[in-house]
Amino acid sequence: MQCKNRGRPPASPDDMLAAADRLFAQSELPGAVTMDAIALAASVGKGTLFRAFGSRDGLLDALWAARIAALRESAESNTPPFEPGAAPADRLVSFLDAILTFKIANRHLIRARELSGGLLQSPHYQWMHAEIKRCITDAANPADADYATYNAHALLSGLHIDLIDEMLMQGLPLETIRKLQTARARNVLHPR
Amino acid sequence: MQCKNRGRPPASPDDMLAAADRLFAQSELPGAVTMDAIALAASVGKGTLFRAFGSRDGLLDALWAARIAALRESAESNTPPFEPGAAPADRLVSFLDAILTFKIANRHLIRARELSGGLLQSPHYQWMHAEIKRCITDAANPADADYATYNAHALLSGLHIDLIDEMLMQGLPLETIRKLQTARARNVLHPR
DNA sequence: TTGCATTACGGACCGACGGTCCGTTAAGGG
DNA sequence: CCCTTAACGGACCGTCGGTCCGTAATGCAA
Repeated sequence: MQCKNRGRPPASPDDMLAAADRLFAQSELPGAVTMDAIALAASVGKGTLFRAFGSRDGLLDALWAARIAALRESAESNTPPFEPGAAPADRLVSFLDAILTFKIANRHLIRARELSGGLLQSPHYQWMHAEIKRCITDAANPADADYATYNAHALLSGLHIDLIDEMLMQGLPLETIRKLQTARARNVLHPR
Repeated sequence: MQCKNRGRPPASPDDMLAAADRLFAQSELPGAVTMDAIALAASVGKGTLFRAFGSRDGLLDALWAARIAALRESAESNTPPFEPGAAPADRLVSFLDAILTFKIANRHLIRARELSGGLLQSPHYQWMHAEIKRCITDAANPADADYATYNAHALLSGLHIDLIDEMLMQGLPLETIRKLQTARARNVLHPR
């Protein structure tokens, strides 16, 4: 027999995610949002929060999954420049652009996740890495597997949110970053 | 009137650093070394530890400073390939190689530092960035300031210890990483 | 040598945080 | 209407970085 949760105000998992989302968006420091604060904001007991998400990382993952769905959809859609027959270079550049835009839009949440470590093993990173690696392999110039693996990592490493923030703070315009990133991507596909 | 600390065994700041060093070298997880553990290992009260270094980050910085001195000396020496007249490309490649070797040798400590955040603002990062940027500017192909700034960051971002560990764990041989990094550096200096 | 001012020492203590546990409350079926 | 069942909330716990204070050792002066 399930609890029905019939009353209006009582909180659902989505309400908790929404509350957490709000708090992360407001907070400047990444680690400043505590589980107690989220529970309070969601008008929910701490136990309910942990029962729903298992741990802080679990909650972060749930938030992240919701955010990343759009990125993933557009990248896996068949609309240009992601359609199957598109030139690898265009796919790669568009994909990197999309990630850059996405990271900037979600910087607070991403910061909170990055300091819980182990991101390189996460399915999301592996997905991005695989996509980029495929673009490089498809272009197939001198591209052996090691070359593709290394440069996919290297391209992604330039997208760490701390680095992006730092460059923006140093006065590099976003458009310049985007342009230089694009140049770099094309250089990976057609070196020297 | 200073305390003389005449007895043999009583601990000095260097002893504390040595003890911390030992613990960090042994620990697999970066955050697993607690200040209490360091105090215990150094046969010192926790208060003495904090009085000497101010905070955990302070202690990490002190350890780091000791480690990085050698790297910095060799990079600022006038011995090849770092002598003033050397080709920028050789300087850059050697510098990146040195950093790679250094990071792998000191991985445990570096991991502990990386998760305390704000590394991009640290003097050590800024020094590395400046050195690399200078190499790029010296080569002066299309190299405007933004190009040099961006690519110096980008080259360094490929040297995050987590990324290096991940690539090694995926089976990329260190020599391959070194070779691909070199190719990338040369590509930055002479794009397309 | 003795007494005193000064200072460094150690570890008990504190507040914050992630995570757990259990008494309480509400749901739903007989 | 009552009794079984399960979700709920928040008191509680262990850990960790950091602080504070009683104590002991030091060096100087008489």
